[in-house]
Amino acid sequence: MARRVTAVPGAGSTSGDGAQAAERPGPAPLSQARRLGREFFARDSRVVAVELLNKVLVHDDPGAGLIAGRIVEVEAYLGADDPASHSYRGTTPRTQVMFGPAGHLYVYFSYGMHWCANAVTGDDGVGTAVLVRALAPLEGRATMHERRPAARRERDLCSGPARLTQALGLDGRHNGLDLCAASAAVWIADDDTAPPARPSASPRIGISKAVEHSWRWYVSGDPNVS
DNA sequence: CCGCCGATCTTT
DNA sequence: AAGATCGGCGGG
Repeated sequence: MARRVTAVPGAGSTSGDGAQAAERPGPAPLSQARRLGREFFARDSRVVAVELLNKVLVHDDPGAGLIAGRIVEVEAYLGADDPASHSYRGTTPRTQVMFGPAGHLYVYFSYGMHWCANAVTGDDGVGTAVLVRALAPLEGRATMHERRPAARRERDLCSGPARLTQALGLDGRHNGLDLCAASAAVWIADDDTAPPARPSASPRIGISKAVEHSWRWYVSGDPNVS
């Protein structure tokens, strides 16, 4: 049977499973995980994408508490040379954040009803980012289920770019947020879980241009991959 | 499990 | 007119 990781003090109405593991290998508790710094993001989006696998996306949601999931699927987007990227045609009101400094959150409105979240990467002014496409739920499952009544199984909570923003409570208010600022309510944490040694790759999902590039990566076998 | 399609609105 | 999507529905 699957063992849950419930480790965060403070907020909340987590369901009590009284078991307390004395010693076990595996990820450090979320309370000890380190917020990724600017230098992590300020590299080629394809490198950052792969290294984001198995990191933890966290939202310290006012009112709802900590909600978090392990990143299991990502896509890299480039700039002027990537026709599938929002930044392909240069700076616009929508893509302004993408062209800003690395380590900020680019949240865009999709298909008239969904929000999707990216981490801005690379050098300032280049317009590259990594789309987070799926998470393995780690913390705040009860809140995730409340926010996503359509998800009947746990693997439907965060298995898609717009599903995970719903589950974590991310939307346009978070566009431009600095993931690296110590005071920011959203961050990406390293809990000492390494990226997969051999991540799977494929073309990006839902695009019709630049389909020749395999710039989607995921943790093979993870049930939360979209 | 898979494919189809409508929702809904921003951007081109 | 298309889009970095999702969920409901029908069929296998």
